[in-house]
Amino acid sequence: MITIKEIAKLADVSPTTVSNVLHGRTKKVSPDTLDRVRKVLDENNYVSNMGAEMLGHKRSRIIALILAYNNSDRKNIITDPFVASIVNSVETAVQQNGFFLMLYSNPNIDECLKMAKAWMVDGIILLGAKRQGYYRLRNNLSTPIVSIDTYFAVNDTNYVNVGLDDYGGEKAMVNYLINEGHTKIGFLSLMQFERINENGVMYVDLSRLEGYKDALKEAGLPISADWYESLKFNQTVRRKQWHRWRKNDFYGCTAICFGSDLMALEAMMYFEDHGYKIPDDLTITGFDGIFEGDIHKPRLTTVYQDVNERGCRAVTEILKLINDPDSMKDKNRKVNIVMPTRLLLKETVKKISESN
Amino acid sequence: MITIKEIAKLADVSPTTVSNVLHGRTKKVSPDTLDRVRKVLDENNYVSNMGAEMLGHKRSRIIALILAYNNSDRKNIITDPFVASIVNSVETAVQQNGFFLMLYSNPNIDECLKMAKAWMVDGIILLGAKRQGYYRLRNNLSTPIVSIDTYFAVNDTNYVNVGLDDYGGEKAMVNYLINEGHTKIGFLSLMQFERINENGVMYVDLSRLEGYKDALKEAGLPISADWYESLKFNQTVRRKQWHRWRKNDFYGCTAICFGSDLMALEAMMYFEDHGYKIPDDLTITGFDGIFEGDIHKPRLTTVYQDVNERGCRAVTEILKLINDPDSMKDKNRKVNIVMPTRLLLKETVKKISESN
DNA sequence: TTGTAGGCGTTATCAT
DNA sequence: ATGATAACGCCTACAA
Repeated sequence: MITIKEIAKLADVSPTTVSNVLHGRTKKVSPDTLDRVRKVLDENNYVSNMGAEMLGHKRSRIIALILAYNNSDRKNIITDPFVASIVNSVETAVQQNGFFLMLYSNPNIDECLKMAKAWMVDGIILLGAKRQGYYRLRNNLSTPIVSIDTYFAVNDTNYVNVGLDDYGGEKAMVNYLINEGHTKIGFLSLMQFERINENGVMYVDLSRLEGYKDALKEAGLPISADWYESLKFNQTVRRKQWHRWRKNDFYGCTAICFGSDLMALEAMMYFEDHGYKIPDDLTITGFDGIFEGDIHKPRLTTVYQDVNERGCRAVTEILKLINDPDSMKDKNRKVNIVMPTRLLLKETVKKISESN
Repeated sequence: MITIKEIAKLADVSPTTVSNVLHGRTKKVSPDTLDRVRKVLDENNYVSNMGAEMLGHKRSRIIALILAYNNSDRKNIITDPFVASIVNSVETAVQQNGFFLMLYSNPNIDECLKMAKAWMVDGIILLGAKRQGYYRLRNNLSTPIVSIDTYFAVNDTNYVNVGLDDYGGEKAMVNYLINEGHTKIGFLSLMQFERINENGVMYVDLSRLEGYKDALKEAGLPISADWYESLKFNQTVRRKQWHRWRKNDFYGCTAICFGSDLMALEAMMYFEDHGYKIPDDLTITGFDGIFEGDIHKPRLTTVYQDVNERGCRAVTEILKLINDPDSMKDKNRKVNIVMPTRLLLKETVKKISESN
């Protein structure tokens, strides 16, 4: 709580000199003054008051990690392994770069806006927002914003997003299943496909669905409309979906791909509870590669993404923007980073012999 | 970015009046001025500059959630389901009460100190710290601090901790196993017991160990020194521990209790990989009640704690301290909240008939 | 090399 | 009921 003024008095110099010492402008200070001031600073554990710095600089050294997930969809969003992992890696990277992390979970973008203004945050990492949300922030703020997993329209510009090869990942998985002899394959995912495709924009789960469809198409295999479906966010309602699939013998599918590991695991538990053996009776795959997939026996075959690296990358990108203010001026710029996925082959896929 | 001064000009009043309106001091403002100012504030989306507020008030409305876990022990600590759950509930409660959350993970207490000073945080919720760490913060800061899961010495005062009935929870579990016919029971936990008991202070896992021991003692059952052991933090090293237990037929144990669900699940996977059937060949129990226990088949029987409620309680306690500055003055005060646990009986415990 | 002064946005005190 | 002013802590010109 000691101030520069007090330090100055103790060291018998002016506040300016202390400030110069603090900022390493050693050429402006005589060697012995330097030593004296440094000693006093040290002895008194001087820490700069960030409030005052904010006022002076109009910046805060705060990076906000905003979780804008729709509340009704995702309560306790931070307990989601994917989100927790992002929070973890972002926190680490932010701190390593000398910034502070403000964590703010709110689906109301206007509230997020207020928070960002009030704290003059230097950058925003935005998770769980749609492009409309991104632009609402973008248009009301001069702060750099990097989104994770937001899908933009083809003609959108003026954004930075750290995305994932959702399409390619799922396609690779389905290709793999086809290679293993599966021809009737289902796809189940959390997102509500029907209300998703307004103005031609993709979304994470929709993109995975497209990968699934294209893999089958390109292999010349037919797809039944029964085979892909959006899962409900309410677990109780989902149980009815699992039930229906079971009662209908999985609509003839020998394999079901899930849009996320959590859904795959939940379904797997349900089917096993009802006497099915995985993968003997049904092949199941997930998406994400969270460690929970390795807790189940058999271990979940899945599409892996390096969440840690994505969080780090988001921070890297935000720092670039912060350090190069000009980058914010070009309204035609768009940076869409597509991180790779890879198949994680474990124990939930059955190889079907040709004779079947 | 609009300031009080600008608002004042637009509304044709003085900054003081605007400030009065903002703070609901309606009695000091005439009704029509009130309306006019409110309208201007609204139209311009006025947001208070927190930096300036910090300077004025000497408070920030920031609550820091500090994760002081030893780095070598716990990398990626936020991905731990328990920690993620605390972060989630604390973030929610902090925001609901009009505060902001700064998330800061650093085992170096002096760095935490700096951060708290720089931001003039109004309160600190401290996770993963030992009592020494707590007091180091406490003695260098006038800020309220509430710890979660820190164990204090009997004579310690001047602290607020949101603890858990670790002892009673594990004891209840072992009693339950005894009731189910088990007499030879093991206990494995992450903490390193040997370096834990300096100056007579308990720790989370040690306390669970004590519960285990006392349950057996009180039932008149013997305990072999082979039966309880601390697990290593390195997973590769732990595999050797699982291996040894397996090779030694679990030292005769029919049941093993684990100090955490994660360890129980990891061990269970290992043993199952080597052909053991749970619970037929071995009974296993965990501690915490994280959802991951329900992902494994058989589902993990465990000691449940309501992590969400603990996070909320920590925030409640910190708010009490913030709102009642006098509470910080009584150096003899100590508040040690012990949250209850309850057994979550699932599928990993085998009932042993009398005839065995 | 060192010191002084004014500004950042808000609040609280004291006048009017 | 409303307004002027100083203070909070730091920074950057500018002055000495």
